[in-house]
Amino acid sequence: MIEKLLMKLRARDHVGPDEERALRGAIADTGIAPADRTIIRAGEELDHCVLLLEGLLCRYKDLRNGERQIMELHGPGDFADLHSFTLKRLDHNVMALTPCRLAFAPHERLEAISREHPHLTRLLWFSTNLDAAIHREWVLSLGRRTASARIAHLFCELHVRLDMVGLADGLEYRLDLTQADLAECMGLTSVHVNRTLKDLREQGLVSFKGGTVRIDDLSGLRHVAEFDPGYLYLDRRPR
Amino acid sequence: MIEKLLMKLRARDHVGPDEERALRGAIADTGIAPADRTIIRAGEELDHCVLLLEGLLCRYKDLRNGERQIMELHGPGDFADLHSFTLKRLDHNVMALTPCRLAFAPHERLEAISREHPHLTRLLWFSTNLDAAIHREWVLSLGRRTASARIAHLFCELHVRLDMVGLADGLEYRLDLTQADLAECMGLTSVHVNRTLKDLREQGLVSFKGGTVRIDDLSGLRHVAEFDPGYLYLDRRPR
DNA sequence: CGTAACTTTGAAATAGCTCAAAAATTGTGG
DNA sequence: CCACAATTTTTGAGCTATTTCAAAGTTACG
Repeated sequence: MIEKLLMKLRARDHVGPDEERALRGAIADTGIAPADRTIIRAGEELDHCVLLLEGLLCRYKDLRNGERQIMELHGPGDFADLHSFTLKRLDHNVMALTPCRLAFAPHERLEAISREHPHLTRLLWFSTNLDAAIHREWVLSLGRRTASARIAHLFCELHVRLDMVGLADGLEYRLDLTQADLAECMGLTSVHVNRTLKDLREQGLVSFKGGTVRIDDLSGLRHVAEFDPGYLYLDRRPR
Repeated sequence: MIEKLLMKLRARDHVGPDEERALRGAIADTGIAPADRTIIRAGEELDHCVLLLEGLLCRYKDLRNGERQIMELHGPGDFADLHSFTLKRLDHNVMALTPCRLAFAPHERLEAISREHPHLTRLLWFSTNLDAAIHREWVLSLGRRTASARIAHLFCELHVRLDMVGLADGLEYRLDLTQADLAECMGLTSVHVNRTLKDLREQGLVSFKGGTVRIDDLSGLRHVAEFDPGYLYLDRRPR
């Protein structure tokens, strides 16, 4: 069940059998969420974390006028809100973008881990720091990259993140988003996303059609995006 | 020396005398940095964390064309890179914006804390999650807020963050930045920052002059910014 | 197989950018 | 404490990336 989570952790550090057991033991329950369901609302008191097993989910905030900004996308093996363990409530909402399978880890069990497994605790801490690194890269995208670089960068990021849990087929991967969702990720209009996708396609870099991304020129795409995977901390190193 | 750090932690949770002692013991050394010095470069191997004692410092990344995006501002009592404890290298640079006094906490001492003080560890973990929450709010600003709302929001954020360590004098605080620095925070041009500041001033909301921010209409400013301090997790609650 | 959701395109509007130069402020050496 | 050099702020004028509004295609699916 937590296989994809383990794949992600093990891409970064060693996870011992006792630690694996502790992690499995942290899951109390599982559940599902239909597409478009907001599963966690900003501000509500939380006593468990949500691990995504299957599907696509996002963190977002809305503005008064109804405009929405997505701050991160999550795929299988990601915690939707591991940070709620220390924060106890979120500053943002979490929504299923596709039908999702979820697992729940009560905070009390994570607290037991934090008492008994310092190394595993640091690894979980690392995971939340990785989310922050992704946020920073998005800050750079939204602040300084052009529309095409932003979208190119997002496609590069997701390619790496999905590939590491076996969800990319070479240069192609499933990404069940609408162009409007993409717009909400990248601080753009869906109209402009549409035109920008056309650009990227005509330049022979990527195409996004029917919910799948096909990268036609990986190094070209990475170049326009100025994509450097360093911020995803993929090299395994002792921590 | 770590008084301001303690103020910040205690605004969120109880810190016991043993924990305070452990924290003081984590500091091995202190140092200074002149204005405009990059003190940590992306990618370099790190074996200690930097706590800011005095001054102003930022996290930033550059693009190929030389454009820069600042991702967070830090004041006294903030760790510049507590996340380097789990990440071991940073995905961004850290630069002193004014002359700074710094304290250094070797990772090995933090690791000892993570073995011996689970509650304090969770509190440090919390601090890095708070940085992520600030990143998310910036993602929202850069993605969806107008120039004036962005700048208004930044001034609101800094007002709260500086006030909690006694660095605000009512509605006024020192902020030793140029308009160009502000532009690099908010994904704008310094020219546009200049015009936007004029707007905000003429609307009677804030003025920024000679490195000090004076808020003339706090609720008005918060309204245009859609500022809700929830993301700063200021309410003290057991964790 | 009809209807809702999504994508695509066009045309006009605008927020924010660029380039350029003047005015104000700040810091520094003498 | 002055003078001048450097930095920062301010303003103008034209430009462009992205938005807005609107409508026509296309796709998916109940």
